[in-house]
Amino acid sequence: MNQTVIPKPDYEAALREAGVRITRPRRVILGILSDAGDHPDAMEIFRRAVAIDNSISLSTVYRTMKLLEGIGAIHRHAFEGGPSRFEPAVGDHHDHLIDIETGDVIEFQSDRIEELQQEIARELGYEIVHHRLELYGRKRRRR
Amino acid sequence: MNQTVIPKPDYEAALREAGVRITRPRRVILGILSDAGDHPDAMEIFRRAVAIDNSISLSTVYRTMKLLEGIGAIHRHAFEGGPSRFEPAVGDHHDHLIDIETGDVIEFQSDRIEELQQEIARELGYEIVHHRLELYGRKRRRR
DNA sequence: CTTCTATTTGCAAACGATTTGCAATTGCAT
DNA sequence: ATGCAATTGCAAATCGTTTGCAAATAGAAG
Ligand SMILES: [Mn+2]
Ligand SMILES: [Mn+2]
Ligand SMILES: [Zn+2]
Ligand SMILES: [Zn+2]
Repeated sequence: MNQTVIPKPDYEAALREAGVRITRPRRVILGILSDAGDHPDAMEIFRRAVAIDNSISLSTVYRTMKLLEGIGAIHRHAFEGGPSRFEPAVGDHHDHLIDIETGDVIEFQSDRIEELQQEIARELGYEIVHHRLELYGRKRRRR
Repeated sequence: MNQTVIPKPDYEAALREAGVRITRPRRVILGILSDAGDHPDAMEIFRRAVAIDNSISLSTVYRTMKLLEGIGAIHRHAFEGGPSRFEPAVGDHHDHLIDIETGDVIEFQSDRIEELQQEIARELGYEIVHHRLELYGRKRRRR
């Protein structure tokens, strides 16, 4: 018992909140996002969606991602090279380490780095609106 | 006297080193890069190049940027939204703060952050090949 | 200085990711 | 059930960037 609760965002409520209709394509896409453990790109979300309802179009995936991003329900990451990748905006802020060999994305968080960023911005006379910290690396050869 | 020396990279030597021909378009583009104090994108470099030699093409700008990037003579930055922006790979490593109102790019450097990144990657079993730290912010309202 | 050829160029067309116009469909307030 | 604005699928457009190709040229050799 006592599993760690993986929080699932209530997208439908968020959409209703935003005064936006809950359609079949949206329901499908939201479902996919809710239980995506990874950081899929639009094409991958489209593939997963088609597997559920083959009438969904790629345009709708893109439109829905933009909509969700707009209401802050998901984050868009433009990692080096590839297309945008998405993830539910649930849980605490974190940054990413991308395995340049496999494309795997590993999440991490450093309060210390976040503080230092604030400090730097303040010294430069700026307030941070958002930031992007991405580490690109490869697995260390087993010692 | 005793000005801070703004180092100008010897691109021509680097090119010769790479066994590549030094052509008129390349000379023009290299000149522009050498004394660019900013982080121009390909189109901007193209504009500056055309002002010097109107026969230069945008393709050549792109090809030259790729070439220079390949030999490590310049860095390419894919800041949020816009096209790639470039800068000579001279001087020490630094990261960027982008003014989301003006697009201005401010450089900064934090040994502490760099160390913490190493530490994080090591803990995750990775070695960093490169990284990207971008702060997006706006000028703090004058106090 | 000329000759020779591989490299580089400009141009136009192709590219991949994403966005958009439009007519047809659909959610949902009445 | 009705009516209409919101949403959709589709195809075409867009943006930044890359590429094929025939013409131009750098620079090594003589
Ligand atoms: Mn993440
Ligand atoms: Mn810089
Ligand atoms: Zn962060
Ligand atoms: Zn750095």
